[in-house]
Amino acid sequence: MHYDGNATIIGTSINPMTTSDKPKRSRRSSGAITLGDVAKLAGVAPITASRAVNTPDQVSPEVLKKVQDAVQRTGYVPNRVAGGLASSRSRLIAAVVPSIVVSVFVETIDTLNNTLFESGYQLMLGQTGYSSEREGALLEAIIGRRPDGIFLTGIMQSSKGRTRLLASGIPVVETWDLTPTPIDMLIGFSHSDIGREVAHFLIKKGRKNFALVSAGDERAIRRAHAFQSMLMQQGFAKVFADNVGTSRTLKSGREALSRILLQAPETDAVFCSSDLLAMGVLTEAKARGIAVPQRLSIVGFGDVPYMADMVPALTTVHINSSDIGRQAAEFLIARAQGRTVNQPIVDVGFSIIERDSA
Amino acid sequence: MHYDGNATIIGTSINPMTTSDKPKRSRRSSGAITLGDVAKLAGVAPITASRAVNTPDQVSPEVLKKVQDAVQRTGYVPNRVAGGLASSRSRLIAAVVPSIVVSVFVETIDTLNNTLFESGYQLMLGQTGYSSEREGALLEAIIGRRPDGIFLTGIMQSSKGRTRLLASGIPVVETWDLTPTPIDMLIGFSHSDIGREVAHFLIKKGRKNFALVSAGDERAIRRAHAFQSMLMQQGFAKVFADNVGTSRTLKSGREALSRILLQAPETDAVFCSSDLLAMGVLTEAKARGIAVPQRLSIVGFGDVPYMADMVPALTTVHINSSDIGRQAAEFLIARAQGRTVNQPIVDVGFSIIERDSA
DNA sequence: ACTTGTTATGGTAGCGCTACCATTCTATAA
DNA sequence: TTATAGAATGGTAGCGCTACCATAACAAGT
Repeated sequence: MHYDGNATIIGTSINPMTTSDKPKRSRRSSGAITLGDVAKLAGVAPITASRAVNTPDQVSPEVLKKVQDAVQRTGYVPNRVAGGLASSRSRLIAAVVPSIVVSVFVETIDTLNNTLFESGYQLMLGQTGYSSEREGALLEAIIGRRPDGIFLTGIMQSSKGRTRLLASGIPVVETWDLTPTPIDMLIGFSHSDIGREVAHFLIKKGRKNFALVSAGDERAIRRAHAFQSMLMQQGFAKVFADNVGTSRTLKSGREALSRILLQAPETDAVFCSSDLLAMGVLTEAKARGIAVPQRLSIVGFGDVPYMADMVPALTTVHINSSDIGRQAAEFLIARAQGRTVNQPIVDVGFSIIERDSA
Repeated sequence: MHYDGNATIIGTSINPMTTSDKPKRSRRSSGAITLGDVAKLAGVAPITASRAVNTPDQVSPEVLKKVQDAVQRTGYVPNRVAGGLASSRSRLIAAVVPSIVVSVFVETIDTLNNTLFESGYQLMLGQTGYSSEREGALLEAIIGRRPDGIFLTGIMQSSKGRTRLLASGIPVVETWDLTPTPIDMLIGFSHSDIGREVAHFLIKKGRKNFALVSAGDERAIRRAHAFQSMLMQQGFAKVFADNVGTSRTLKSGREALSRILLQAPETDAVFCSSDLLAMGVLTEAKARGIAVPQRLSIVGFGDVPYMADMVPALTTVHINSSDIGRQAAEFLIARAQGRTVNQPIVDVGFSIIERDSA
């Protein structure tokens, strides 16, 4: 078979609009350079051009050079949509996050994205906004794109969602939590353990009257419950719990402390469901001249980078967010490449970083 | 033409593995439910099923019901990869960000993503990590996915990048900056104006000795230059410029102030290239007992949400980040749908929010 | 009656790529 | 020599969907 190998092809058959072999039904055909164009220019078959581009060591050096020249000259960019359809590997990974505005997730996503990119995968971002109603539409959108893997922040609670994910056959990593029945893979830590450990930590510090400042999300509630029941069990007075709802701002932390001081003035320790809330509590305490940690202990959650350099530095629960992102990426890539993951359930643990606020 | 309309199809021809009409070359065929399967179950042609799914008002109520039933029963999820290839509309928008860890961009991305999602578009995230070398690979990955639009944080500086984007024919929005020669659309503000306005603001406050704490990125440098030349022009002493390089942490802000106090102790005003740096400067000032704003004025940049509630509340430059994200989404959607954008270059401006630190 | 338009549906032919198999050519073993 | 393996290349047939056109059935206008 003869492949026309001279450069004059550009301008004749490269552009489908000026081609001579009349197509019966013209289709928009996007007009872009295709692998076929590159192959013609290089004087090889399309499939050979494909190999030169994707698996260069499967072709001879001369062919490789010819194809690379042709790619160079045409500015060809492979159409991964078509490739994905043909190979049923999209090289896309979808990530579901409640919200990227919540800084505690940002580091995970950042590392996930970077690790994926290094292996040639792209990240698709989906935000649920903590709304389960939106979750359905999001799942539909994600599964419809046939990603090679799905990253979930938290575990999929709704059984409908679990079923759909399972049915899709797409590898899934759930994160930021622990459950005995994950959909597939899991990288997380125990929120109950955190609640208990923080309680224990504050008891050891000699605190007597405890309060909680929590956002309304499921995981925060689980930490709070464990915190409370540990303290009850140890015979302490009822924990004053202040729920700030969906707002996770510094301001709501300040307001929360105001309420606590009003309704439970004897409080000498506060466990917050996020660092930002803790920062708010800290700010309000300072504004009121309350000595931290002498008069009031404050513990945060998340260990957002700058907490270490505040005055006083915040005592908080540290999660290795980067690690979660990296491991999740590695798991998903492994599965996308057909390898099996031996230890698909990982407890990354946590640590209480003792600084100056408690 | 007869379409086999009874339910026993499931298990016979739905699953290609158990089908009786021997395919000469078996292909993996993913095994998933396709539009064809749904069509057979519903007793209609594939194209009719497609219409029932995508443009329901183009089919009769009975057909619609039959198809919806079939979709329900099979759990069919349309393959958007195939659809995208056929229609050359991927319903994907790519966003290029230096880093999502930098909180000032997060709000824009958040709003962009939410606005896109409401119109059925999905966001693909790419991070350059402020590295222009990585930018090339990222552009290749993005263009290869044939997104319906590209969102850029900042303007595309490299002419190679500009050429590739232009050649791709994909709608592009550049943001967070102003240039007379955008690739396509532009939503931003003038960094030089900000530098000048902040200088002016601090002069009016009666400050005499100025310092800069800046990260090394191009836009921060532009603000810094304008700040400096405005002050020079007004006859003030040379501005002490402290460059913190790529680190944008609270800690580097603290360290920067330490250096400033050592090398330019008479400094009474600091303009920082980000709120986090400003927070660091503020923290260090408090730790040293320096009165803010009496002895030292501090101005940040970005107006990250919680800056208003710190003590003292940070005076900073506010950018309407959400607005940038929303408008960008609207522009890109409009273009993706073939509409034209009348005012494709928008200056969203900025404002100096005067609070307690200056 | 006949044209014309409208609505609902179907057939066909790709979109641009890769999986799978076939073929050719050369190098090595028997 | 012939068998046999291996490396390089090509042909073909889809992946699952939609654009485009064709057709059929019927309503309404002249």
